[in-house]
Amino acid sequence: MPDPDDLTARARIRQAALAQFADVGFQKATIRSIAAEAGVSPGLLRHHFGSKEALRDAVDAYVMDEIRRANDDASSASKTGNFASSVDRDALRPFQRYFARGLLDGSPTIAIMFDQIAAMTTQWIAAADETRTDQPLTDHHTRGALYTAMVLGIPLLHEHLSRVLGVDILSDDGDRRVAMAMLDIYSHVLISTELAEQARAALYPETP
Amino acid sequence: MPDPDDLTARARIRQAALAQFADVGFQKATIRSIAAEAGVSPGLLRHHFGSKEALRDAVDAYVMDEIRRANDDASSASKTGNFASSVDRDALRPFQRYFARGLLDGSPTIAIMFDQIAAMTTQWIAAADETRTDQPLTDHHTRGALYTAMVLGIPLLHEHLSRVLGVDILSDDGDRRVAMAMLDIYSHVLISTELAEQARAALYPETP
DNA sequence: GTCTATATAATGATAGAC
DNA sequence: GTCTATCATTATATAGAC
Repeated sequence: MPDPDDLTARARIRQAALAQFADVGFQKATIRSIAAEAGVSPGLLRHHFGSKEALRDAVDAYVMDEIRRANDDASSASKTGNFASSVDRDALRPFQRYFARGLLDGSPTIAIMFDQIAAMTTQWIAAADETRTDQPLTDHHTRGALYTAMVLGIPLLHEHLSRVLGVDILSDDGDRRVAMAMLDIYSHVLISTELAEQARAALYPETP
Repeated sequence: MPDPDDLTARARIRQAALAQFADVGFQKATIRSIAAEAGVSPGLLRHHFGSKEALRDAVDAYVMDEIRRANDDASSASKTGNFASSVDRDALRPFQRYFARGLLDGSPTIAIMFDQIAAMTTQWIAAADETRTDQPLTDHHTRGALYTAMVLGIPLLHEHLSRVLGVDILSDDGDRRVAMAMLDIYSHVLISTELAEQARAALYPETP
């Protein structure tokens, strides 16, 4: 990302809003605090964006564009993994937290994107099911949505993860450690199918 | 949970705060809205709890107590799964969202609890590693923390999950469907170890 | 214990000068 | 384009009557 001094005031405001919405959420980020971080007056923020809600819409549109662009750039690349690993992790990292926060702050634009990511994950799981011999306990749809929410839990709780792990998971080192652990998690089971069947029978006694 | 009419005003305020903090977060929940939901005046809320921050502390303590109690009650029960499945799911369900939200709203009490749950999950993963023949890509610690964050992503994004799945995942039916999908996810891999190794080599070329 | 009324501070929105 | 000054609203906090 370019030197803040090189950006127009409008762009600096957008960047500051992006950072604060991601960091503390829409409610807690105030027009004044955003303007202060951007080095401008609250009046100028209003001049450029009109209202706090309109500012959020502008940042949403910007982030969605950037995510889509990073996605397109990498779409022809390796097909090794899912959404999270097939696209350029580094390009998306700055937007992960913003995106995840937006899901909790009630941004309509971002809610739509969640559905799209869940659909992509569902397709990916459907493909993985091809190599399975046993019958899945639920359809692709349910597991796709759940996996999407689970993966998004990581940027959402990055603060606590970083504290527990003793490394900023948004840094290069931390992100690599997370990526490595995700590969291990994706490629290994935690419980045996027998144990899962036992638990299933306990939860759902009717269907043997 | 008992009829709201049977509760003291203090308890009704606590319940209303619990619900609103979980639903809309600490910032967006106002003293007025909480008092209104509890059917009392804002003044009475202050009389009982002193400040909004003190109210949060009180609700935190209450929730932590309830979670611990449910945990203890089930600790002697089946050892089939992890934290999420070994304790009484039904007993914890009302507190899941509150707990997850608190992690984003900066509640210190809840941050400590996250560490404890991560530690429990780490132990659980360490046990699962006993049956593994290959070398894990990361230590128990990293995977335990990640799994904890991932599982908490589900109550955090319950609104979006419910929309995508077409069922309220906090209802009995929805929760059962989620539990079933989790069992499947826990007991099946998404990518082969070969694919994971390929991706690892791409990310970490130095270590063969 | 419970309420009404009010003080104080913070926030989003606005107007107008440069 | 950018700022300062100000308004209107809303939030928390407080005081005191019943």
